[in-house]
Amino acid sequence: MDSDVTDGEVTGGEVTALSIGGLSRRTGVHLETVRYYENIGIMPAPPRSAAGHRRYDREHLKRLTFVKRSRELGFTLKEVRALLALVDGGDYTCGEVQDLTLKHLRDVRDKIADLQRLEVTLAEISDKCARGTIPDCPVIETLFRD
Amino acid sequence: MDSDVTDGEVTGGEVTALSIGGLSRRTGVHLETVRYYENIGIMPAPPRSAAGHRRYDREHLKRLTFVKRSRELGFTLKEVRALLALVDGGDYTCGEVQDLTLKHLRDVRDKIADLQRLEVTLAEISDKCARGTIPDCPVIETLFRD
DNA sequence: CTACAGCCTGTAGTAACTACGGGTACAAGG
DNA sequence: CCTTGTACCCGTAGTTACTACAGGCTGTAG
Repeated sequence: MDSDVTDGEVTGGEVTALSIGGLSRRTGVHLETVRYYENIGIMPAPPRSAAGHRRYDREHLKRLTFVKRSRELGFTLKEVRALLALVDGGDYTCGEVQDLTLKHLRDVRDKIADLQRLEVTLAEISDKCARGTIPDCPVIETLFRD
Repeated sequence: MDSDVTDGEVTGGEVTALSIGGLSRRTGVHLETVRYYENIGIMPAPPRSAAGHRRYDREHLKRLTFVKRSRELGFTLKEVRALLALVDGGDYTCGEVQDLTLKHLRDVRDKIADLQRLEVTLAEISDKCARGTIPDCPVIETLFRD
């Protein structure tokens, strides 16, 4: 049980090689998504076992975790690519990274503002509704009015 | 000028027939989108002119306006379809419509909450940044940490 | 008569995956 | 030794809601 070979783990929780399934389970990223990331160049093509199965190491694990966190923070794959390019280049500055983060923060705030306007409108038209059984509905009226 | 034939308008701003371009301009819905709505059954197939051009009337205009407003309020096309089905059936009750609206309102509120959590996290990690030119970046650290 | 706009159809591209179909590989149980 | 089951392989299609061509016809104004 502490040498889960199918996962590619070897000793004491220390990971030396991971199958795609093992990587998927450790990161919580769908197996198909890992392959997808490889196809579009977000993840590098890992070495293969004799049978052609993908073998991942700690670096892959770190990178995929990075991608997953970034996605959870709402960065698009394009933005993630930009962040990775900075990291891969190795000569990124903190300022460059913060620029991307702040731009994304502005996008998020804009979206929140949009949704809040929507929320108000939806609440308003819904409030007009007397919830009768008659087919006369203020919501529909609002949507249909010229 | 007050009989814009290419738009299919006839007299005094009163619309009797609209080309797809005229409908598009009046509603602000992209011409291709109008055709798309026809393909997927959101808009009915209108009659055609001798040359095969689509001819729309006031009912089409009203329906497309309805669809556009609903979309602007963030209803998905599936939800718009449900609203239209109620209207088309003719026997909808105000309660049914309000149910859809309130469900959508809940979705919007959930999304706002999600984005606000994101906003806080992004602001926090960005604030940690000293904006130096050194390649050591707290944002990247956060994204990479185990 | 010749531009040029407007319309026609159908298909492909966008974002970011997810799901599926059909096939191979390998370990454990009988 | 064989079977069963799981994990993996690849490539393609489906999802949402459009948008953007490509290639061709029509219709009108100058």
